[in-house]
Amino acid sequence: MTRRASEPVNGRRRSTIREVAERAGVSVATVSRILSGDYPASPATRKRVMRAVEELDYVANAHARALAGTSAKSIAIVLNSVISPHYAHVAQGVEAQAAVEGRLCLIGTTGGDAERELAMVKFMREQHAEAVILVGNVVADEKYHKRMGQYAHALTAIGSRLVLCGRPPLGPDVPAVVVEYDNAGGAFAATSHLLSAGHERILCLGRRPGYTTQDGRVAGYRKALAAHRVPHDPALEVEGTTMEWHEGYRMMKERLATGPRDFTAVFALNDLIASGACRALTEHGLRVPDDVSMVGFDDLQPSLDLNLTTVHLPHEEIGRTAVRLALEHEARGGTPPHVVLGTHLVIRDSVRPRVS
Amino acid sequence: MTRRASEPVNGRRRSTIREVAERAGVSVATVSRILSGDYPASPATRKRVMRAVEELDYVANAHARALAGTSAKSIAIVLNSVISPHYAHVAQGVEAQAAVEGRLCLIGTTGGDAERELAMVKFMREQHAEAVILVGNVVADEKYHKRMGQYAHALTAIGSRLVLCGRPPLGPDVPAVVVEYDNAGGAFAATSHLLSAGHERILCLGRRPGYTTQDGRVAGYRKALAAHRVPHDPALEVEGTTMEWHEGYRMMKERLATGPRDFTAVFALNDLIASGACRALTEHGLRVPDDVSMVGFDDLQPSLDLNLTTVHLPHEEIGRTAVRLALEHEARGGTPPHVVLGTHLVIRDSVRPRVS
DNA sequence: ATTGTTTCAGAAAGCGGTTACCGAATCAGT
DNA sequence: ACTGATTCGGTAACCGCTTTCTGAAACAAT
Repeated sequence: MTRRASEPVNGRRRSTIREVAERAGVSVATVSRILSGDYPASPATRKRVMRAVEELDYVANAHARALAGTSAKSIAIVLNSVISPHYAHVAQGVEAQAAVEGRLCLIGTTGGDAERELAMVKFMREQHAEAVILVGNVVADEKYHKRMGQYAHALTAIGSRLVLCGRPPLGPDVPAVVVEYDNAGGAFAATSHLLSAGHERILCLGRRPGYTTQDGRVAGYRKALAAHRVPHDPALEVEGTTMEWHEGYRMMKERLATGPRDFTAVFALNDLIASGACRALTEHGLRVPDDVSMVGFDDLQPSLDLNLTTVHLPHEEIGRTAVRLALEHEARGGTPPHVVLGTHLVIRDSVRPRVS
Repeated sequence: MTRRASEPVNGRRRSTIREVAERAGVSVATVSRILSGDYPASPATRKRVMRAVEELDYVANAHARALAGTSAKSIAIVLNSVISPHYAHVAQGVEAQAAVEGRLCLIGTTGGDAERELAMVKFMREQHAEAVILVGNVVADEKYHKRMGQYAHALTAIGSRLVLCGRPPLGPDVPAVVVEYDNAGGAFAATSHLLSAGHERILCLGRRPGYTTQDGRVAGYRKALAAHRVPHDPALEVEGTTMEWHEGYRMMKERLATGPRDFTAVFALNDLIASGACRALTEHGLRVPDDVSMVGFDDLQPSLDLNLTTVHLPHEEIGRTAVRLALEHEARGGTPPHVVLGTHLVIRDSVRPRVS
């Protein structure tokens, strides 16, 4: 039978190991052995092979190599988007740890779409990723849970791992490593900090119900109020649609325009919202922290720019831990670990004692 | 001969197409055809195959598929780090356009190390990436240039493309698509804006000599001074070691402590430096923009947080353009295109007319 | 009933590597 | 000089999939 050329690229075909062998006057086995690792070849042979490789500009075909049995292991990371700083930092952590462990890193984004996330996991599975790390929340329905559960089992069956970062487990019988961080604790600390400064009317800004991350933060907020015996007023919990700057701006703008201005402090569910809210306040002639105290969440760029007291998240450590646990667990087997990383308050200068 | 199992994973082996075929009672050819695309199989056969796939939880081996001839094309992006917002946005653009073109996206980071960059390009070549997109500056020596030039030629030979984003061409005879953006023009606009507001003593903050990106910005700054017939004072050009917030803070702190406070405006070479400088100014009791005017560069988060006038860079468009040009050029051949994308000033509220 | 078309499915040849197995040549030991 | 241990390098069997070529049914047409 006649086969088409390996790939109908417009240029030349890439050279193969057979061509190298021919040019060097040795067998393919010798070339393969010399190229991969330390094989006791005679210096003359080695030189000839290397020269042939050089001249033909030979590069091994990673697919063939993988198929034949030895390929660089890779770990996959699937996230919402790379432009979100939190995800980017997690990705950075994954990359760093993957490099330490001698693994390569595949990355894919979903845009927050559950369907695309499933597709990415399937793809990463085809790519033989040793671990598939899912980062961040998605809005998930029944079918999604079922499919993802299947994937988790399937990955486990072939010795890979599914890792969930910053999201709750899929279920008690779904084998997945889980790396969470303490949203509730962070929110508790943030809110307590405001309460200790004498603030009682604290606006909680930006919750989107159904997102576990934010649910945790709101829960911490409420718990802190309860602990300080401050009545919880649902009217102080403002719901948003996204977690972005403009939404923070919009929410605060609207609140100042229509709602009562009866709050003295703001707990924003992330730094972007905090920053947007700050701008809205400024435009209203209210200064932070002189007139209104503000606490953010995430400890990312906005809190640095605005000198905001905020909740520090171990972004990179989440990624590093995910890789470490996945690889450890792969080696050991057993019940997948579930860790919750700590968060802590970073005090800068956006909170003042309430003047009464 | 006896072969080891495909992979000695601790779990089961992953099932192969042969097992599916056996279970479904058909040949591997039939399974392959049914799974990939529209093959006129009888409904009964199709059903049997699908059931077998389901039951065995079969997932095709991407490597084998690639080796046999049909694989999803992928484009590779190699950058300094994903936590740098500029790079992240470029990566986002690449991803977006790659998705549009039906390509997958491989990503690798270098940490700014030229050696690692070379290694990544080699790796991506092994992975059969259709295009390898290099983003951002590296400090490069002779050898680096030589090697990278070879890679460019090698990639071209097999119908792939090397793409350089935000960095100058490697040389006149090195085939690489180049997507730059107008650093000098942006800096010219930014500086002119300050000059028009009456500022003449403009601090230029954060240059690292040898980095082409920043050289371009400094050139624009000087050109604007010349155009306005304002004498250029080298003492106003402050050199830094990194392009980060802390360095901006440090530089301004130092300047205020030791240098003459004879400037009325600052042109920061990026937003992070601008933000750090703002903080230092604030700590010195100087307000932006009331006491000192400030212009940044990049139009990223810090300028949003601080309401900074800044130079907008088409971050995502750089990425999209890179992919588009690489693919177009691949189809057409010929001399690789070299485009320079425009930048423009975004006027917010960090510049005030000089009070004299 | 026989022949000409379709339709559907199988056999087998690769894709480009790796590596188990084996043979030839080189070296040392007596 | 002859044998046994090394050293080097070749032969060929896979890895798991795609696809060409080919053939057997199934159907329509004469």
